[in-house]
Amino acid sequence: MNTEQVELTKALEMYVKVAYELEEELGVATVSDMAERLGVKAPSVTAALQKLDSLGMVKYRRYQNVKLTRIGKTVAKKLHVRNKTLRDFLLMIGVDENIAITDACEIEHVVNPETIEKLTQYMKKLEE
Amino acid sequence: MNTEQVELTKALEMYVKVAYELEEELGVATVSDMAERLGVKAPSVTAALQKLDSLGMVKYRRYQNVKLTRIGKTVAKKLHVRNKTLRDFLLMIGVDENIAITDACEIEHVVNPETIEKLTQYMKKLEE
DNA sequence: TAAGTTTGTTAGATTTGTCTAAAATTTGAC
DNA sequence: GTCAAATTTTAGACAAATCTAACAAACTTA
Repeated sequence: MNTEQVELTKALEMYVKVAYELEEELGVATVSDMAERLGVKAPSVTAALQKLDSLGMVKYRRYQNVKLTRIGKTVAKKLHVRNKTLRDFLLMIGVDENIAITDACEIEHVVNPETIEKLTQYMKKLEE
Repeated sequence: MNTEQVELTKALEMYVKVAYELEEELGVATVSDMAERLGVKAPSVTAALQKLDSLGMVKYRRYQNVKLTRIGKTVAKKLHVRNKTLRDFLLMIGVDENIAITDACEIEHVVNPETIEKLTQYMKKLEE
């Protein structure tokens, strides 16, 4: 079961993540909400959604709401896990909350899965 | 004394860093050595050096060796400090060496200075 | 020192991600 | 149900970073 052989760019990963967050929070992800969250203009969102549709990450038809596919959701969840792990760690070592949030959001796209794994284990060990 | 108001892209930062490393290791940074280290072709290096020259990061004249400016060296050193801090931490929590190297190299371009600061303090505290 | 080799540059194309302006579609108020 | 407003899409431009192919300069060596 190949759940994800497609390699997304950092930018596209952000679109997937935000689409997921909006679906969770508001039930639906609109182009304008996505644009606002990402700090881009609407046409950028449209372009990204077209690309993500062609990659099988979302189901997208013009003028209609976005729906993440199973694979898209997997990607979004992976990013969320990474983000939480990184953010928790950064807060633990005393990084300011806003910086922890932005840094976690940057690092989540470039870090190796093994590193997240090891960081998780490390945090767990510290709790004992 | 404004040492660095210019914001370099991640790609340009890598060129500065590699130019510095080659200057340190071999005394001089050539286009072909830089290309090899960065895994790009020579024309990409030429283009980057022209850009970096216009930004005051290197002194570059066609067909001649590159020389980092004072500001360029400052940028390179900043990256080295970040890289070492990150790499040491990743190795400490048990990340495989090759992954630690590549992850540190990615993270160094996106992380906030305060985070590096806090990570340094954290590592120091652990030593006690 | 002239020829051939190596190294570096220029020219031009491609991809990604963004923008603005204008057109299309949908929504909602009457 | 129509029309104005809001939303979304399309079209077209631009910047960054890369590539290949072709050209130019510098080096080497006989």
